[in-house]
Amino acid sequence: MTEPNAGRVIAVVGPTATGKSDLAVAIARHIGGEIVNADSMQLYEGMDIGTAKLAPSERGGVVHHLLDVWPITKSASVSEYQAMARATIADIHARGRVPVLVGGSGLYVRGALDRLEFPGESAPVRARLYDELAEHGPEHLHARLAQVDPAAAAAILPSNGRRIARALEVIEITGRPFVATMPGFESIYDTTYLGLDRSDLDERVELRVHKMMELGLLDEVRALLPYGLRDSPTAGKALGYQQLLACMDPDDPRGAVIGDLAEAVQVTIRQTLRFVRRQRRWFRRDPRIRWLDGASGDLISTATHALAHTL
RNA sequence: GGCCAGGUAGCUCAGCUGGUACGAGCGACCGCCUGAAAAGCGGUAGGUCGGCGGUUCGAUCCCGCCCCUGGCCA
Repeated sequence: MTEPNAGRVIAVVGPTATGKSDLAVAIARHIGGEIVNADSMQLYEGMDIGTAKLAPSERGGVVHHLLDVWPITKSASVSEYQAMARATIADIHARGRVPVLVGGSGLYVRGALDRLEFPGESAPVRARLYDELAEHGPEHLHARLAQVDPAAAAAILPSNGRRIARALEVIEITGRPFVATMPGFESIYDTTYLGLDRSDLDERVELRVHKMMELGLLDEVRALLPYGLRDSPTAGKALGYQQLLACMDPDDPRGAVIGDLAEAVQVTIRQTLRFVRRQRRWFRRDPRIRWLDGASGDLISTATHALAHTL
């Protein structure tokens, strides 16, 4: 490795509910590592049950970084996450330990580890573009994008208002074209990617959502109400939270349930299954990932063997 | 047992009182994704129109019988 900050990193990725967190802890204990969270929703403080965040008692004595670092009112930002993740990784390396990055948020994983730089942002510019988007529709902005940046326009569908607005925002504040295609799979670290999946995931997701309800997800949502969960730009859209919010009385600060709770649970299960498929599609494109069967009895030894081979 | 409504894509339903199902939403599958990514956008595949028979040049839409579902009356 020729990078000045090159160093070993283990990444544990894959769809939700496969057991990534536990595997990461096992790996960290085995190699003397520290965990770095790469789950966009576990970054939020107070969202514990619904994000399946490992409780301190479940962390096996391993140091965990980047959990509970954002208030739920904060709009998520990959670029801010990238900065935090890289600083954390550098710090762990400086202490002579191995960072174990765990999470199912594909873009966050790439943002932390891959050669990917996010251009700046401008809230006023974005606000103006969104106003324009609401008024004239995405095709109108797409036509403009086609004039200033034909390549970007060709890569972004005319119906995708959000990406078009983002592209125009970047062009406006940087004066340079918008890079609308993801770069190749190149990590800035000496990274080993382990992917975790399992064939019984559907049943597992269903059980897990019911389990979350038993553990008090509804109370967790209620507790976050006074902190602005309902109006939060990102946190309120998290799986489970979004559905429970939808069946609660928006005017009742205690969060009285007015809709069908059982229905909300079913929708959460369905949406989570869909999320699993989207995660699989995202991660399977990455040729660096070595896939492991989460249901395998000797998962941990398989994983540590895989790591030994890449040392 | 009688009456009414209904049986159309995996699910929920549209379908101009006969002329090749225009279907829609959701789901599934596939793809895209550079500061909201548990978000956003797109593409594709699914239908013997409950069954059998009849009328008709032709029936998802007309007639008869049968099966199933929901409701009402006995």
